[in-house]
Amino acid sequence: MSSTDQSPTSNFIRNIIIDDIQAQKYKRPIMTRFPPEPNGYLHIGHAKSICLNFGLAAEFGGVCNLRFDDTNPSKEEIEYVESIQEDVRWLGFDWESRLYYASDYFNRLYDHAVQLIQKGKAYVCSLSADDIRQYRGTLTEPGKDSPYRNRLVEENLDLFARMRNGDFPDGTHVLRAKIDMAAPNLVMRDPTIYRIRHASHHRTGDTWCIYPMYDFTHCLSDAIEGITHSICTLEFENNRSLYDWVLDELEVACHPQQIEFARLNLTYAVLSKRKMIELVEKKYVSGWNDPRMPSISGIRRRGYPPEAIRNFCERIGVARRDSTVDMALLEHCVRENLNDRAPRVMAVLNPIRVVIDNYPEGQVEWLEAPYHPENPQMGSRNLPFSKTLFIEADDFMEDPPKKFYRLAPGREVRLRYAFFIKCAYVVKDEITGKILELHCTYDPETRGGGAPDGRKVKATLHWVSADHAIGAEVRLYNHLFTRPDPDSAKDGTDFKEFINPDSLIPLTDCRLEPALADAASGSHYQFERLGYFCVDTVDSRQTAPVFNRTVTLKDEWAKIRNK
RNA sequence: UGGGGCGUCGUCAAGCGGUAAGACACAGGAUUUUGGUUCCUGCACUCGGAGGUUCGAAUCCUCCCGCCCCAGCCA
Repeated sequence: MSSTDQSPTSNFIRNIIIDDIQAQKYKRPIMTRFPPEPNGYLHIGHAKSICLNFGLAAEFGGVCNLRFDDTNPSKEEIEYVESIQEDVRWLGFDWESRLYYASDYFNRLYDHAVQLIQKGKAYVCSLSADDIRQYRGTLTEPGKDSPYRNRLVEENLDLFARMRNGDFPDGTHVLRAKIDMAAPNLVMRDPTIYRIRHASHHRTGDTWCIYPMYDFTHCLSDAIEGITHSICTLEFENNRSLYDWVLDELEVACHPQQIEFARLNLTYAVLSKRKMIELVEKKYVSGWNDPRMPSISGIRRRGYPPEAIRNFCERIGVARRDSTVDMALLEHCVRENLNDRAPRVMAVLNPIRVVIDNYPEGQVEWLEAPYHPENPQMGSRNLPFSKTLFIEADDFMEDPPKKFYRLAPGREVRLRYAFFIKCAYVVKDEITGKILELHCTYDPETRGGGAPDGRKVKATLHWVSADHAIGAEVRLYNHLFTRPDPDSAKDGTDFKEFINPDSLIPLTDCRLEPALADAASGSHYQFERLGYFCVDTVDSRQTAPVFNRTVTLKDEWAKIRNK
């Protein structure tokens, strides 16, 4: 019943792994890792990486580690390590006992740094940060050697030990790899590999006051864990030379292969950590888990199922070219999944009162309605039908255009699983002209929705019984931005200028069929003819339900109407 | 005017010298008690451009054009 995952299409990383396995490059199963820095929440772009790393490992009988790249105590927090684990688990992946932290390797990393010094391949540089930048040169001019570049090994060893001992304040010294100040690749111009930071680390506390840099830590962590394929995004391509240099200089058990792929971009969204933080901090959204955010916690709360995300990640492919995936594909994956599993139910979002003039006052009859017409196994519930109902305001037009075939004066339509009704007349407010209620007649012969005489109606409407419906708030979500590329206005307009004023439309006067009274937190439903909705996990209460619109149904009428 | 990457349908993306998969989107049509679903059909004589090699090129070579990344003691 659940949507089957797409059969994997070829991609260059999978091909590399297949070749490596065929060539018997490794005497053991392949091993990958997902290495987030715990300095923020995960988003859909991370999901691509997670699915890739865990997915490839599973596909080829290997394993994938979860490793926190926690080498910068001033930016990282325990809150993030917890949310990241929750998100990865929610996506459906299991690192079993392989939860690692780069900080677990601080001792070994320190030893490796000492080895580099002993080999004459690293030195303590006492230039200021500013001077280091000056000495680095530019894209077109070579850098020049630091005056500290030729310090003796013994002096370097002593200084580095004292750095570790806390003898120096922040910023006074760094440890640098001695490579080549004239290298055309800036990364190789004697990169800093250790800096002094008198800061408390979320795991090691105050044990250390020097912390290794990414380029030194990451490759060694990969080697320590025995990673075979170290998959990262394109912006690390320049760093690969350094990744390889460190592992070549040091005695390590293995030398993983770094492979870069293009990060995910999505239309109508912004996926950079910096911009997402700005949206949260400046209150453009309610938080990291605002259903409009592309964060994992946001899309979870929005109601996107993990299976849909995984399917999406498989479908977008993996390549090396910069690309922007159409949000419509993500939404398609969500609909495809929810179409199979979501029970159908009726909810009127913008109610308009309908009085059935020929229906007996006070009478109620209960009509059986399946939860999923294509899947009878999902069962059914009974709907109360009575003299006063609500239908959707959009389903009635007093003066309908050509292609509109819902309710209008004199016209007959079907109420789903109930009766045919015909609109007799409209009652309006004498002053404002606003429609107050519709008066209709029903045909008792059409009970259940079928006409014994075989006559047809052009439309079937959803409805609820006024006396039995329960009130609810429904939050309609739309794209957070009005433009597919909020990030890259050619005139440099700030992305926040493109925030969609209609990205959240809260409706507080919605009426739900009574079966929804005990909808579980987070559960998914299709509100017939409207879209997929879920019970909000944060604000919904038994006495005051709140539903989020996950995604609309495809809407042919909306297309016609907009022409 | 340093180095490293990348350019195949509107958007993703296979293809790796033998004559352009697939998906989304879009446009028609059928079925339908959701203008939903499902089902058909259409949608790149052409692969950034120009030359060249070859019986044969998106795939190899040359030149050109465009876009992305790198000057954190961030990752």
